[in-house]
Amino acid sequence: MSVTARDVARVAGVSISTVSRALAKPDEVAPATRARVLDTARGMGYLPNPAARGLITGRTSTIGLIVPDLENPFFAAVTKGVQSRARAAGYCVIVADSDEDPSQEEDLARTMSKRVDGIVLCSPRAPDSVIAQLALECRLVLVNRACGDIPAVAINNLMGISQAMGHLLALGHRKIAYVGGPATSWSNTARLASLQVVAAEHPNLDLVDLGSFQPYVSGGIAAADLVIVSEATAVVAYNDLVAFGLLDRLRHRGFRVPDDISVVGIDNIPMSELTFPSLTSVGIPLVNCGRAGVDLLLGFVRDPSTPPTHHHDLSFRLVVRESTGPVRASPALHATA
Amino acid sequence: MSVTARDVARVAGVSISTVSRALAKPDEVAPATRARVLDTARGMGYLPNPAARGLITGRTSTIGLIVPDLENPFFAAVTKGVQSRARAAGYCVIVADSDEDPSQEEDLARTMSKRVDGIVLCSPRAPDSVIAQLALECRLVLVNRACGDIPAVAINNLMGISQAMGHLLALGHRKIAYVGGPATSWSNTARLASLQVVAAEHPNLDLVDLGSFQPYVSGGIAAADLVIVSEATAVVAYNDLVAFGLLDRLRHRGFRVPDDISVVGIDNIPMSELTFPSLTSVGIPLVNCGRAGVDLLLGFVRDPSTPPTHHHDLSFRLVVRESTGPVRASPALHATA
DNA sequence: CGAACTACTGAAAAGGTTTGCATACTGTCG
DNA sequence: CGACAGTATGCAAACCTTTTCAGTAGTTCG
Repeated sequence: MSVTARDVARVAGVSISTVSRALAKPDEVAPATRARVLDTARGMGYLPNPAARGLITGRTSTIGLIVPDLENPFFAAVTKGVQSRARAAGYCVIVADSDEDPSQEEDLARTMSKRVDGIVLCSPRAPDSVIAQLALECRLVLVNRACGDIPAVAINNLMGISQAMGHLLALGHRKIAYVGGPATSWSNTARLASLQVVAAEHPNLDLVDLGSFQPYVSGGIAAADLVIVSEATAVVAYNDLVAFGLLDRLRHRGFRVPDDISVVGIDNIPMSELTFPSLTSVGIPLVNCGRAGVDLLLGFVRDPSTPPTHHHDLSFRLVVRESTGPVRASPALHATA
Repeated sequence: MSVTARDVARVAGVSISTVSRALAKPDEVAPATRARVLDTARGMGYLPNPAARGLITGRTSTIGLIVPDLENPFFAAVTKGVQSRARAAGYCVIVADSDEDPSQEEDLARTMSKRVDGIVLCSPRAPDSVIAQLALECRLVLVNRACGDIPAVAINNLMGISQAMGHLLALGHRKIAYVGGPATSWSNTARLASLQVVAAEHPNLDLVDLGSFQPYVSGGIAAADLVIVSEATAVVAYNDLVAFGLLDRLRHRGFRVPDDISVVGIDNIPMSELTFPSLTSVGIPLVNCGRAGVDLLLGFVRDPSTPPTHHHDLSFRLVVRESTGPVRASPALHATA
């Protein structure tokens, strides 16, 4: 069926060990022999059997990635970063989608734990206790979540949020609403906390927390009417998708953005450039987050003595587009209702 | 380190073989023994080593998926479908992103071929000869591409295109442009061919092929000015992203959609509901395509005697939104330039 | 009561690679 | 010229599971 090291050894006239060494330890074998073995192997299309290798070395050259939703552009970007960096390092990536279900994260991690050298867990929804337990069972790196001493690529939400709030304050906004994401989401907690930090620094700023919504367009649509009632002149959304929902519903309710209400998203996904009006958003280097996660994990895999590192990726940038503008002299119109 | 079958056997007071059988062949072991082994295994947190199992069975319980671009919503949807179906069947998924580079597809397939039981190759850009060669080396299923006798989930482009063209014809459009995707793309070829079939059936319809563009928003932006010059009253884009680019550039050039030009996309990605104007698009059941691909592959893996099947997923639907409207009595205005 | 079955269980081989250890050989230095 | 250092290669064990084959004990039937 498949060509094995034994076949190559026979053809090249050497032992199996020499074949193995010729491929893995170039300097432990005579140059002439090495060349002959390599040629033979290439000629026969020999590829080492990863299962056999993994059985003895205990390494799989594969890493796992668990994300809540592959169709969410946020996670698609992280996945892309993870995938490209892993490939460059000679690793395959087993991807799993938890469908935003915390209990699935645990199952998925256990299922893949034996097939991978480590797992990148992105934005897990599960409680700290579960994550901590998982970290005992397998090599784990977190992205967009902090939990005890587990190595993590953390997004410094405060920095991005500060920029966004500074922008809105400069435009004269004093009553600003926040449309939150899932209550169990670490980034939602972090973002809300960041907003409150900023609010505490500006006594005349009124921050209105509108509660938790689905992190999808539908969540924004659901929240839009609350925004209107709150009489806030600007709204920060949990992410761009939610902001899109807000834009859509506000338009259908007859409110103009940014004339009546300014809208700010977070993530700066590619699509935010193309809505009407285009969306002001806080950009996060998502692909880099994925890359950083892999780097952290592989450093850990290669040298288990490496102390757990926390990596904070700081390169935010607020991208101002059409959805934010100066506050109106008079309060927002109640165009309808 | 890790708990093996030997450990479980020792604790449960049975042989390794019995442990193996208790887990895999429930009826070949006495109920009492079975219960004892299972309890012990669970208690000790035993999980069979996939490498050792794979080494002897030759199966990995893992499938591969290769897509051109994970960040493209089209492929994100397919990936989601593949992932969920595979998981339900007890398989892991190794995902790889070829970055739209045909030569990488080949490398990726070879790299993962030994680690998976089969590969789902989605919208490959590589030439038929390469695909055919790959199919000889590993179990292969195609999605959104046809190539010889290789099992494939094919999208019947003609059906969707016909619906879209029927819609435009009904609105009075007689000069319709097509903004194509990559020349090497099978679906681009299929879509263009479908358009020509429809055009052949309507002698008074003037089809203008504007050539190949990047399958991204940037491609649409690049093509928009050609659309204007062509004096077509409607344009069909290779996919929704390209259509978004068209909407954006047309607006900036001062053209109104659909008053001056109607725009139709293909794929009906979630975002097409949220652009302004929202996009009329031909929907493809992408998640189902992914699922169907896995079904095809697993049927094949489980029973290699299964004759290669071609699966055509037909459930298209044209979703009409705001970007298409009746043709103007007078030719499109030349708002600028 | 013995023989033939059945139903379970255990021993052992196989699967393909890596790697520690032993061996054979080449060349060098005393 | 002999011994030794060093290098290149082969042998064999180990990794952990599955699966075939054989064996044991218990049961049933003649």
